[in-house]
Amino acid sequence: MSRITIQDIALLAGVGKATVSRVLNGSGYVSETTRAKVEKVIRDHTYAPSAMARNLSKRASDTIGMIIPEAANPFFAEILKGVSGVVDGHNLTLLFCNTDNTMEKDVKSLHTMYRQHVRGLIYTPAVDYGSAEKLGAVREMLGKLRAPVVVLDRPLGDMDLDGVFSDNFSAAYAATQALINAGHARIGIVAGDLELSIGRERLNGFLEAMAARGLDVRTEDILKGRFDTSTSYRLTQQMLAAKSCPTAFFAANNLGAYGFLKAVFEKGLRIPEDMGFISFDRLGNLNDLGFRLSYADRDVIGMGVEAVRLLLAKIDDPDKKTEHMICPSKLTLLGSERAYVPANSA
Amino acid sequence: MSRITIQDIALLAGVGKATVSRVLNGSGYVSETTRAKVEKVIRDHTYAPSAMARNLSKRASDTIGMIIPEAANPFFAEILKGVSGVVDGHNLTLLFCNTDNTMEKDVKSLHTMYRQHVRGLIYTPAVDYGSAEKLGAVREMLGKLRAPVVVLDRPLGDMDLDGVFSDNFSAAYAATQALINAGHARIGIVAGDLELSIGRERLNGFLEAMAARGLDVRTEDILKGRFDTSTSYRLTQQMLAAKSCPTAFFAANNLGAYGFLKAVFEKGLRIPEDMGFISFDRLGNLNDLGFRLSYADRDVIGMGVEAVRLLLAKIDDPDKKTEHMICPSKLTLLGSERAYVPANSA
DNA sequence: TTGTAAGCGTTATCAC
DNA sequence: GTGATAACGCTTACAA
Repeated sequence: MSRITIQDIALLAGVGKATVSRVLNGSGYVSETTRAKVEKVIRDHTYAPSAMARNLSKRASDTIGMIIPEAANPFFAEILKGVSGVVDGHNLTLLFCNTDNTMEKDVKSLHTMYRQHVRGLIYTPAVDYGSAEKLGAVREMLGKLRAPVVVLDRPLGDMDLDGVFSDNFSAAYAATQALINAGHARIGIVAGDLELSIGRERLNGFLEAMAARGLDVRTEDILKGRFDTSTSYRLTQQMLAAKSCPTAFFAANNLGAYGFLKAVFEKGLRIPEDMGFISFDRLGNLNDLGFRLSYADRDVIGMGVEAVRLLLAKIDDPDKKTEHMICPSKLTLLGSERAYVPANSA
Repeated sequence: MSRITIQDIALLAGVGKATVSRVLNGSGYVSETTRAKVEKVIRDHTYAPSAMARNLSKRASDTIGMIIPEAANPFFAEILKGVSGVVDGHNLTLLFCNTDNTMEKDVKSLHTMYRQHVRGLIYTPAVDYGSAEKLGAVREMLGKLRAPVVVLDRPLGDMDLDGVFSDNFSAAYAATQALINAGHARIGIVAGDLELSIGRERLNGFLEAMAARGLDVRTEDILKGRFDTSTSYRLTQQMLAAKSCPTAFFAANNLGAYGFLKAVFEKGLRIPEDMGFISFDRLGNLNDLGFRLSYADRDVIGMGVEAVRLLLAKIDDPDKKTEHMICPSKLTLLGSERAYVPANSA
């Protein structure tokens, strides 16, 4: 006893399968009486047309692809929530791939999306391809897709694609400025992966904010992390072991900030009494727990939602000109930026 | 210029499409020379067969479905990571649905999975259907699927399905026991949603551990939360406002624990000096930040991995008898369980 | 208003 | 070894 098909429904209802199809799709003419008859049979058997067959026939799938680099990162988990909500609000289906930040899985995922004929793709590249050799492969797959692509969070070379990004530079700039305004003069940064443009943009925002106020940044005060917790932790430990160190830090992302704070707290230092601090992105639960950690953050779920919107609009109208949305970050100062050093007071 | 098909490849290689298909699938005989020829054409054009057509033809998709209730919950984000890794390690594809803990979306997701012909499904029910009317609909959809289903984390009625669960009862029991051993006598619980069996099991573990030591539990010391942060926060605030309250609490899940801690810290109480504490599941970053919060936790990513394993095994051998994996929790005591009250010392 | 029939891009069963 | 050809379950002209 195999799966029930449109043919079965047609037989049961005593009509042709074209008619059933018309009822299913609300297309073409069909009399009220036959429509009712067919609908009853469909309901009685909880029949649902095979997406495989339907898509093949229509030469267009009802699937949206999503490729993200770190499924377990709270940032991407929220993005996923946003994307998923809109996608199935439109009776589309979501194909999910996690690339663990590796180029191989990234390219492989793109192949998967191609095989599956996704109708559109939301894509956060695992790495910054720059002009890397592999960029060719990515460009080719993306081209073959023949489906709209929205790049999310991390830009992809020079391709003319829709995108949703953050104002990394200005958020970092504003955060740094806040630290300076609070009275800090020697400030460090827990930088993220500088191979990624978002990492470089945040570093640049920091550097320029410092330069704008005539403040020097020592090389050793730039902790070159990788957007993860453990690297930042290690680097921070080393930094704290040095004879002297900054009186405040800007952490360029959530995970990196956790590593930094761990090392700081382990050392017995307090924030902000011993160390000023602002992070990029809100440190989820910490601020719920009575910490007063300042941060610059963006509407993450909203970024996901916006990405799908852009995608659906492009699917709707393939000639729509490409858009780049830059989600603004908002600086929230809760006190952790304060300076207690005997410096030029505010 | 449309998408390149097996037909095109056949023409280009000067062979029939059956031959190309054989090369593609490594099935049947095909001479070394033609194989080489065909493979070259395939490579030159980075051809990949259409999953839609292939699945339709084989009457079996290469898609695994996954339905989870809270995409943004770190617990499920990790599960997803585990599942996703194994799934695409097997060249399968992952169809993702988030149900936001609502029954409607849950049932709707099941329909989606059916339409998409998923080869197998990993399913965390949004609600405890119990004997609810809707259980019929779920049972029916699951039956129609004709694909193996692995239930994850939350059991589903009496259906004979593979499952991966946690030892909720004994983890709660052990955690409570630890609190008692540390010298606490009046202990409360931040319970989760008692409509969910995992919520009830954890509460029961707590209650029995108390009973086993002859300790009473006052009704008002059972905070009936909903596994979320805000409800627990509110309930804890109310509780702390009362004339007297427990000297220690067991929090039945991660989100609920955050709400509890927030209220406790806001009140200016310290852990463990003023309040003993153990949670179910590790409070991610907190313990990385110098907190010493005791917890009972499980290998979450491992649960996801195990679920796919079970699923693939069943897909491989549909007659395999159903298995229920119970992932053991490990109790880790870091000091937050200690009692400072002038009670019967350990 | 409805049914017939020709695809959609594969796989699989045949003959050759 | 290989190539026609009939499915697979649907949609969509085109007839009727």
